[in-house]
Amino acid sequence: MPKDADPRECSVADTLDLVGERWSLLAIRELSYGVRRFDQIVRNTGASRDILASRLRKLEANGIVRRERYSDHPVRHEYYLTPAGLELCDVLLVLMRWGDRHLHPDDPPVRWQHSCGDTLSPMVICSHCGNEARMGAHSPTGRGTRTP
Amino acid sequence: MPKDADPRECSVADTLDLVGERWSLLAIRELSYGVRRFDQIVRNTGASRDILASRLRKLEANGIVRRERYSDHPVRHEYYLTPAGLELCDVLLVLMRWGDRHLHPDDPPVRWQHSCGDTLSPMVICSHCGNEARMGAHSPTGRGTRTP
DNA sequence: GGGGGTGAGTTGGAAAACGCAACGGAGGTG
DNA sequence: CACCTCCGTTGCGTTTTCCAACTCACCCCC
Repeated sequence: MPKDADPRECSVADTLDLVGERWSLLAIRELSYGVRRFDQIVRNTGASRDILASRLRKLEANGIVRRERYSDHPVRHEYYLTPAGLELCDVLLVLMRWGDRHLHPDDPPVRWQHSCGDTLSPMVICSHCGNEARMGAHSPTGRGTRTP
Repeated sequence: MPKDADPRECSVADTLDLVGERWSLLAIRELSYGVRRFDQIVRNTGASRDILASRLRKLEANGIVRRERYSDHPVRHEYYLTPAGLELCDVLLVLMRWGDRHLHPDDPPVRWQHSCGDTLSPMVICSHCGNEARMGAHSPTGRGTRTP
């Protein structure tokens, strides 16, 4: 950190400290697809094995992933998302939507079918009024705010 | 990439290729706060100057950030989000919400006031039916899908 | 029991990314 | 003129990342 820095207090930064590395979110993506085994996550993401091992540890330490032993001798685990991890899938949906719109406008690589029958098209709203969140998001207040 | 890897085609991964590095999203956060100057972004994020310079270049090359010259001699720029960049703020909102809930349950560092008058509390819904997206998101289809 | 296969890591060394201080240069201020 | 600001860029050392290879320990089949 440069010594003249004075980083804003911010939940975005704090969340990125936990899941901001390249392979963490992709590992969570695999878990959300129902993949449970280390080797499969390696294959489906392209992460190297050592990095993935350390990312899964970190995610576990932070309550995002849970390991469950399905064999002793040798010790083997399956990986699951905790409830907190499941909530992170919202982030994945929004990232996916952005990529679908801006990088694959004609042919999204994956479509999710929502329970309503339509193809899921995620959107971020204000849960109080139901309108789009980005429009009309104004005036931040709190410790993380700066004057100019 | 390990040679036995077979990464899933995925808009999440493709989006992370553009903005997945630690400081990219925080730079976008600053731009969304209205910060325009290089030094301010350095201060508010804690990024080192060289990394930030290269991230801003990359974001500009990918149409997420626009530079506007406000002085020749010396050449100086202000940074703005493009429309595509603005859409990425949805990602920030969802990350913020997760951090607020799980890391700062009692005192979120920043609150945004939404145009509806309430404090913004972002939520991801299916834009077709209006219900929460995560619940009932089922059965992915498309090139990025795998059988087991 | 031996050979081949799988699954989940760990290790070691090379390559890349990162972080920081220091520098530059063009201007503005006292 | 001396000093300060703003926006980067350069050099260099440190930290991560990456990948292949190795290790265990089991499984199946012959």
